[in-house]
Amino acid sequence: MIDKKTTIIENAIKLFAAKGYHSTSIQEIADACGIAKGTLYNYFESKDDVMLSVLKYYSGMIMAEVEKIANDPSLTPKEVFWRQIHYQLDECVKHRDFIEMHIREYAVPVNEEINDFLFSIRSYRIQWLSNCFRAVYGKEIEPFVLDLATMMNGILREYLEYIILDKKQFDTIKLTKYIINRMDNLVKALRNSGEYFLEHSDLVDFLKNG
Amino acid sequence: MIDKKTTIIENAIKLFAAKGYHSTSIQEIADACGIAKGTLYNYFESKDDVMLSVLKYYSGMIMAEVEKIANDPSLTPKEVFWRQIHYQLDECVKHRDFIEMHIREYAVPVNEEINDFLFSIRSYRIQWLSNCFRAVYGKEIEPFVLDLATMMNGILREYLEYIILDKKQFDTIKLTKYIINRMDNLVKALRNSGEYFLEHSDLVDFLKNG
Amino acid sequence: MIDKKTTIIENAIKLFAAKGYHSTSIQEIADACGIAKGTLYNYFESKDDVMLSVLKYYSGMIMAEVEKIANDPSLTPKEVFWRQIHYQLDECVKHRDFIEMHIREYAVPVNEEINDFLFSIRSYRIQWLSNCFRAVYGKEIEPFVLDLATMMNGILREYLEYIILDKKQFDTIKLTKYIINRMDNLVKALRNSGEYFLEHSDLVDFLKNG
Amino acid sequence: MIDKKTTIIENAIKLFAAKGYHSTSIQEIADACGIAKGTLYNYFESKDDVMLSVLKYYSGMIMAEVEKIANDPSLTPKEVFWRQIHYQLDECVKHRDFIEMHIREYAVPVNEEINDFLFSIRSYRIQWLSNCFRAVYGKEIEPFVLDLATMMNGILREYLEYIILDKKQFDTIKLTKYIINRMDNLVKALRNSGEYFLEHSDLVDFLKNG
DNA sequence: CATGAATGAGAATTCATTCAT
DNA sequence: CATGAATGAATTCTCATTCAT
Repeated sequence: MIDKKTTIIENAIKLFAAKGYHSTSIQEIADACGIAKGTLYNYFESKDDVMLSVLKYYSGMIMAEVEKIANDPSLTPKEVFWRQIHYQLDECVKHRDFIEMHIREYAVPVNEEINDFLFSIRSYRIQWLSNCFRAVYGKEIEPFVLDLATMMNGILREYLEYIILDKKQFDTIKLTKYIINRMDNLVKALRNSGEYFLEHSDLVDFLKNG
Repeated sequence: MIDKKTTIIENAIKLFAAKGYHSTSIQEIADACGIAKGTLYNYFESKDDVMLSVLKYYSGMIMAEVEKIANDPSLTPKEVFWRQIHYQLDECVKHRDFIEMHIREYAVPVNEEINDFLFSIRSYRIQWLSNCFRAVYGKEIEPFVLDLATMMNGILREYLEYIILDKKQFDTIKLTKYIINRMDNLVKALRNSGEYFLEHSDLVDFLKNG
Repeated sequence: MIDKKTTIIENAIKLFAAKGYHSTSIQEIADACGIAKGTLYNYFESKDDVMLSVLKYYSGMIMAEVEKIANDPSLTPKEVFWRQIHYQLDECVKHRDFIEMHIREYAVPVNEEINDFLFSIRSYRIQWLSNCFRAVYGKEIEPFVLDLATMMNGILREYLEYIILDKKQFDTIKLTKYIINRMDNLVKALRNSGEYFLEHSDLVDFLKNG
Repeated sequence: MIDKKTTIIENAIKLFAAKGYHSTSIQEIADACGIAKGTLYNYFESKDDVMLSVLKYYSGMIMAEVEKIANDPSLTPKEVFWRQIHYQLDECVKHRDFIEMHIREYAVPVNEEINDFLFSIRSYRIQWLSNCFRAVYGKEIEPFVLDLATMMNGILREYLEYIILDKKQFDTIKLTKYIINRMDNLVKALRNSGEYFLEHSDLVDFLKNG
């Protein structure tokens, strides 16, 4: 039961990643799993439900690990930050499919429920990154937290795309260090200049769902 | 003739932006243009061809403007950079549709030709940003150029998504300044530390298509 | 065994009445009975078999009661007639479901066997009503018996539909009296005029199955 | 355009009559018309829409004729009544299919819109028959009008079923006379006894939609 | 006997594309 | 050039029935 759901999710992900949601048929997913079309409908209500389950499955997995690292008392905030980022980049090797699918389907509107869920993932990421910055750099960077989280998110996504879409093999440890060092640079510079762009009120709608 | 092609492209973009490529039918595009379905096929070979033309039309428009600014002899390199970035952010107001479509369909594989074209747009952007950095900051930042372009691209996209997907109205002048200042910070920091991540050889396949 | 068959039949009837045969799934019937889908197939060969059994079960029940009344030696023919009609109308309260299903699925062809059975029920009703008329009004109304049975059947069905489909609550005693009085009127009038429409030979095919 | 819609409706009716709505597939209707499945969807929105159109087409036809007869100034009320009834019975020969389908699908719930339409047809018939009685027998039969219309409707349907389901060929002129004579009998008897069963208030919900 | 997962034929519906007018 | 009716392959989803446990 649970095994089969997982099998279906993992096969669906591969296909969604390779061909996109709309170009993947239920028949193809079933074929990939070696089951009949009807069987798939014993486990999922609809194709949209498969998509939503795929999103929940992988993002749940990643969130769980991220939180596990966060709650490890033996780590300093900076180490937590470092490990979380590295974990995420590293997962690209194992879950390349999911990330690829995520990139491909990012913001492709399927249905309301899926849209809301994608929205909540984006929101969760910004919140999570914001909390990392607070923990690592202290309260005085509060005014810059939203910009920092936003810029870091963009930078991570951009490098991820090289890894995924161009099938490059990068040294994730080195990349983690590189990106965190850049954030260090930006934190220092922002402290000096006091500049910020995003106000908390700008994202109030956005973040309240996170 | 050309007028009708343009009409079709502009209507198609609106629909692709609002509903995504797969969820927009030829019939809807024709209806939006006030023409018959069959007429559309006098101007475009297929639905994929409409998509490709849309991509070419808008990216051509943006490239043309970017190059026009670049070739204005009265501007310093920094002014050129500033204006190009501001122009792109500003176009969101006018061409929100295209950008939204671009975000939505980014990397959604439709067919080989469209994939290749999307690839070449990404490549062009990295090349263009790289050249900006070279022009503004001089030859000595050559080792950092690819990372800078990559990071800046990610940051731009991330802020764009707030503007587009969450329908925020931001002050684009202020945002342009903010982002360019951040790049200044990073350039200075990289010069000091000498760190870089991307090697030119990493992107050789990628860039040769640009 | 017999208990479970009955449970299934009674639940099936409710669903067929509410939603119609084709819109009721085996799963729904099983759910309503609190049993597994497979279990149902230990008691019935197919969905059609459930339908046929439903028809046989209820028409058997009604016929049994009608005959019980008929064979009560303490009643005059007119009393028998009156009680049978009243019983049938009254059963609407208790077996509204069956009647409703009967109205809904009346003459909806499912398969040959069910068709034949529905045919035989109709035939049985005409025969039964004919015999009532013979018993109550004597041999001299023989020429009018088929028309009387036909008209009475139509009138009963029409009033029944008000009760069932429009969810009206009527006084069945009053209605029974009213209808039988009308048949009295018609019998008297037909005796005077000698008019008849149906010949026994018209219905010979029809009645031989009854 | 109109021709093709009519062709589809007429073929659909034959199939619905022979096999019932649920057992007739869109493919079969298309095949019967010698067109492709997709073509059918250029004329009708859905299978339900075909059904609704069928009902509207034929009931519109019958109503039109009934009203044409009603408005013929050269006819006495009794002649109008007579001709309308005869017309309806006679149409069975030509539109046997529709009547058969009507009998089969009578009260089979398909969707809300179709249900409402069937309801309105029933209502229309009762209203029409009531008006006939008023016109033919005068104001003093007002108290009996609803019962008379109900009984007549039941009687007509019952004889119609012989004609249709049992494929009998009856003399419709003779049947019309026979039934109208019976109504004469009932009118006379009711006038004497003063009995009535249905109150106008019983049918107020029912009739207001007619 | 009971179960319920697996099946797969079949249904309604959509839509890019063609082509005769 | 413009049209829009016709097409039919493809897609999602349903459900009666089977059968291994």
